[in-house]
Amino acid sequence: MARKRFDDSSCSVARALNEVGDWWSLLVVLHAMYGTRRFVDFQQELGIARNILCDRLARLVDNEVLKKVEVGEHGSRFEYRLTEKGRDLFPIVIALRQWGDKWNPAPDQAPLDLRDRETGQTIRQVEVQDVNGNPLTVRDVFVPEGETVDKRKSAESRKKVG
Amino acid sequence: MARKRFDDSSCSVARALNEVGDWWSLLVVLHAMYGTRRFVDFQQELGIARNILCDRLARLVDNEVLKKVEVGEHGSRFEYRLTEKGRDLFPIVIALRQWGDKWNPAPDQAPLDLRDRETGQTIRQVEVQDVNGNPLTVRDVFVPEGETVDKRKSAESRKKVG
DNA sequence: CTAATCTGGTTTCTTTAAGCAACCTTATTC
DNA sequence: GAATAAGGTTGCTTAAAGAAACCAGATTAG
Repeated sequence: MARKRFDDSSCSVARALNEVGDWWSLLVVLHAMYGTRRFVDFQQELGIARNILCDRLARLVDNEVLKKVEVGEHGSRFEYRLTEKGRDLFPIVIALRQWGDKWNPAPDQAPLDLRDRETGQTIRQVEVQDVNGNPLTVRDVFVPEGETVDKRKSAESRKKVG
Repeated sequence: MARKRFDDSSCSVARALNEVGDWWSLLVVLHAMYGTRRFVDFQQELGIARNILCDRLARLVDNEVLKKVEVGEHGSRFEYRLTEKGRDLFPIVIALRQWGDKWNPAPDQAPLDLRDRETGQTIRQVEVQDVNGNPLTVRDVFVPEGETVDKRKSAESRKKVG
C-alpha cells in the first residue's frame, strides 16, 4: 500500500492519525474501553486477521496507547490495557460514535446510550466549547495570526478557519 | 490491501470509520475546515497522490461530508465544501488535534491555539461531559443493561465500560 | 503421563489499495 | 496559437490487509 507515514509532519492531526488513524487501531481502542483485554477477545469481537491484530497491538503498545501486562501466574497470558494516553482518546471515540449515530444510524440499533455512573443520566453530545462552556461551530473560531497550519503553501489561505 | 468495509456493521464507530476513518479523509476534512476548497490546493497541502485525492473526494461527496460546487463562470472549475455533516466532524478533528498536541507535541510547533471569534479567548479541551457539563472519563460511565456493543460474543464482557 | 485444548503468536500466500508519473481535456492567459 | 492551469484518468509498482496454516508453551482432561 505504500502508505505514507507522517511522523515528521508538522501537523499534529497527522501525527495523531499516524498512531490511531488506521482502520483497526481506533476500533481496538474502542473495544479496550468496553473492557476487552485479551488477544483472542479482540480477535473475535473485531473479526480482524490475527497477524494484523498482532501488528496493531504492538504498534499501540509502542505508541503507549496500550500497555501489555503479564497476567496469569506463569507468564504466557497477557492483557492489553489502556494507558492514560489511551484513555485520553475517550472524547474522540465517543464523538465518532455520536457522529455515526447521528448521520448513519443503524436501523436496527439504538444509538449509544452512555450514562454517568453517578447520576445515571445520559451524557452530553461532545462539542467544542468556549471558555464558558458554550458550543462553538467551525465558523465561530479562528486561528490567531502567526499560526501556521501545515506546510509549503502560501500563508494566506491558512488564517481562515471556517 | 483487501480492507474490510463495515457498512453493514452494527457498530456505529465502525460505520463512521468507514466514511472518514482512513488516513486521508480526515485530513481532507481538516483542511476543508481550514478553508481549502480546490483540488490542487488539497493536493499540494496534503502531498497526496492525485488519484487517491480523486477517490477520497468522490467518496466524501458520496457520503455527503463534502459537496462539489461548480464555480467559475463556465464550469470546469469546482470547489469542495463541507456539508453540515462534514462540519459536524469539527469536535472529532479538534479532539484529535488536541490529543496529538498533548501526547505527541512537535518540538518546533506550538499547540493549536484556536480562539472564539466573539471573545478572542482560547477554546476549551474537548471532553465528554455529564448533563451539567462536568467532565467524565471512561471510568465514569456505563452502558445500561440491554445495550449491545458489537457482535457474536457473550454478553458479559460488554456491560462494562472502562 | 499423554492427549487435547487454550493462548498468543508467526509464516506464507493472495488480493487490493496506495504512491508515482505520465497523459488528457477543457478553459483561460499571453 | 502556444502555453498554462484545473481537474481528472490510466497504467505500473510496491506494500499492506486478509485468510489460513502452523507453532510453542502452559493448562486441563482423562
